[in-house]
Amino acid sequence: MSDTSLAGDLRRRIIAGEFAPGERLSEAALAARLDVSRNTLREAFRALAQHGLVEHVPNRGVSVASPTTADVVDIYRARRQIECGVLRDASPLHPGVAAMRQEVERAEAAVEQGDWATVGTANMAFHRALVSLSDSPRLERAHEQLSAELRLAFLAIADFESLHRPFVTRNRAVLDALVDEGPEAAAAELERYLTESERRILGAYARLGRA
Amino acid sequence: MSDTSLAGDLRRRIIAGEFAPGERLSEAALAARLDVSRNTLREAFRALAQHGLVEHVPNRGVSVASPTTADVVDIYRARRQIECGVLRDASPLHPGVAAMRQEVERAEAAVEQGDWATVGTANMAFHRALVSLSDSPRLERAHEQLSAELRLAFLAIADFESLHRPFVTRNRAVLDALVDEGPEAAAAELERYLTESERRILGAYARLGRA
DNA sequence: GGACCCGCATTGTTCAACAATCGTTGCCAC
DNA sequence: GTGGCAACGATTGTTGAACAATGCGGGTCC
Repeated sequence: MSDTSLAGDLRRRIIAGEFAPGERLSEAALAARLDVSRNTLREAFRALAQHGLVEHVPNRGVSVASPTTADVVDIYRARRQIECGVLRDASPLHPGVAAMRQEVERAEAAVEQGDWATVGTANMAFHRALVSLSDSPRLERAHEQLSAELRLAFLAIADFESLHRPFVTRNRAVLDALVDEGPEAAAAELERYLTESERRILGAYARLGRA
Repeated sequence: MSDTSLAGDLRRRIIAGEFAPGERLSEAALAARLDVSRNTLREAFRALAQHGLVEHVPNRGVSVASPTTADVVDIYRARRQIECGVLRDASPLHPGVAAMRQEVERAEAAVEQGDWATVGTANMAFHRALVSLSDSPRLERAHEQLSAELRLAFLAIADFESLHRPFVTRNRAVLDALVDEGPEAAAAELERYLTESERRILGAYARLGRA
């Protein structure tokens, strides 16, 4: 997915929460830890910075991105635009619908076992599959970037259960609406989903006393 | 706009057509020409690659991107999704509308003087201003990437007059529709614009016998 | 307490070298 | 002539060390 395996590796580590959002990433220290040269690491940083996963301030190094409330609001505005738009133009017969169903079922199974991390990744995979209905690599790429940033917000909040559990049934509702009632109804359902999800994150941010 | 000034510099050079689309960019040669180190240049390459401006194939270096017909189709699909969606939600009272009008007038003035390069940049600036109506940095960023790639398609075709002249009046029509008839009518007008523009590029590609 | 200055740590950039990989060229057998 | 095969050359990938440039914090002086 990423050019250098190093960038992909770092990306995975960040998304996995190995580095806290906002944490400063020292070139020398990280290069030593990953056993790569500083120059190679800097190349990877440039790639990640364009993804919005790390923030790069000239002469002050890079930190793991830490979305502010303004960022969250913007991410959801963009998500609404992309996901709802895609869904409105989507066909219920698109092969990607099977992938959506698969992720919903994976999430439902994970809920049974209280595995909230898996619930979260399945939820996000559901929306990735949703965007894949557009058959547009560029829309998928844009959405992928939004998801990565959003994941950092989830990490900052850490309460996976309250962030992800309520949305399994909502994802199921979107899927059912698409199959049974058509794209327009599904888009409306999705819009409700996104509004609710955004509200919940902002609420958690407020409780954390966060910018 | 870009982190390192070098990446921005390269970006400007590529967009200005200093390097032909598809041209291979040798690290050693370009580093010498720009009077920077190979390492620094490689960092800039990584940033540009994520923008879609250059293509990076491991062990085979980077080339200036050269959109295929499939790319053009995808770019327009994404543009339609983003631009039309933004316009539908836009208010005619948004300050960005003034910027749109300014660009339309700049394009109209350039048409008078036969300055097709300026017509082209004004047309693209019009659409950037249009997306700015969303007040969403992330949507603007995504759109900016699409524009940069599209510009490479324009460069490959080179016939600026036939690519840009017909669309000045269409941009004007979109603006007028937004102000006089509201967002929905403007979005419909914009959709016609995009369809026509896409058709014209694909036609030119076909005449060039291009992939 | 506030402004100024200096030193320290980190980033930015360069250079030279070597390993890894790709494409090509020339050779040989068939 | 054609098809594979091996060595070569060129380019990219990565490293390590060095030095310049910048930002930050501590200390001093008023």
